[in-house]
Amino acid sequence: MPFTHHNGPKPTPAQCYNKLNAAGDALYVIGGKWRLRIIIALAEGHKRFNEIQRAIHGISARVLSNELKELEINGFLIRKVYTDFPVSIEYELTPYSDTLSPVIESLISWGEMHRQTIMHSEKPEAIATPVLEEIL
Amino acid sequence: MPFTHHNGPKPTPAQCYNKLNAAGDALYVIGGKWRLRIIIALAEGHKRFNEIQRAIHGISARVLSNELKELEINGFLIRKVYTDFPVSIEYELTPYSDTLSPVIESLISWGEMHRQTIMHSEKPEAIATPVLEEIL
DNA sequence: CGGGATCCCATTTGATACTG
DNA sequence: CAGTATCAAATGGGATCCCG
Repeated sequence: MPFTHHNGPKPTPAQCYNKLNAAGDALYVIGGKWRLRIIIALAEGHKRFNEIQRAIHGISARVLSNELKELEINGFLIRKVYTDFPVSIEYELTPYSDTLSPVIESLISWGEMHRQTIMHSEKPEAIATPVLEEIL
Repeated sequence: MPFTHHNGPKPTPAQCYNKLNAAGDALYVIGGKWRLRIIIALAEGHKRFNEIQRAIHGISARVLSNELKELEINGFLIRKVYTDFPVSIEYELTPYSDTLSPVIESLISWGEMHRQTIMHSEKPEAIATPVLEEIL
C-alpha cells in the first residue's frame, strides 16, 4: 500500500493512528541526530571509539559515549573488550541492527536524491544542509 | 546492495563516507522529533492546524508552528488559506513529499516489527517507548 | 481558530580538563 | 586510547497572554 494520498488509496484515520504510533516507536529508538549515523558508520565493520568519532563529523566524545550506551542497551551493537596489550575496545553491530537495513537504505537513497534535487534548484543555499554547505 | 556486513559485501570506507553524507542530508531535513510524524499525519489528507496538533500526541502549538514553517520552506507541504467565512487554513502534502514514501513505509514497518519484538521479550519495560508504555 | 510574542525553566551540549 | 567530571552556554520547549 502506498503511503500518501497522492498515489494510492487514502488511509483511514485508524490506520493513520497506528502508523503514527509505529513511526513514533521507531523514531524514539533510532531517532535523534546521531544514532542512525553511528549505525551507518559501523556498518562497514567494527570500529573503536575514536574511529567512530572521526567518522562522524561533529560529535563530541561525551555525546558519542552516551549514544553508544543507549544503542547497546537497545541491542543494536555490542561493546567488545580485547584484553590483549594494549587493551582495545571495539564496537560492532548486532544481527538485530540488520533489521534496520530497509530504513537506512531508503534514507540514504532519499538523501542522495534530495541532494541532486536541491543542487539543481535555483536557490540551493536556501535549503542546504550542513553537509551540502561544504560543497556549495 | 545490502547494508551491513552481516548479509552482504562489506562497503568500502569511501562508500561509507558517502552514505554517511547522504544520511546526514536526509536526517537534517526530515530528522528531529516531529517532522516525519507531521508528514505521516498529513498523509491521510489535508488537515487544519488544530487537527494536526490533536493527531500528534504531545506537540505544542509553538513547536508545531515552527515545524510547519520549516516543512513548507523545504517543499514538503503547502499552506492553503480558504477565504470563506470563517477563514480556514489547511496544510497538505506536496507531490515532493511522496518521495519520502519508501523512507516512511520502512520506518513504519520497522516500528511495528520492533514493537512485537520487545513486547515478546523478557523485559519489555527496559526498552519500552512512550507509546508502548501506554500499553504495558 | 491559527497562530505570534514573551517569559522562564529544564535539558542538552560543547569545551576543557582529567583519569585508568 | 577510552572514556568521565565539571562547568558554562545554548537550545528546546512549556505556559501564558495576546491578537486578527
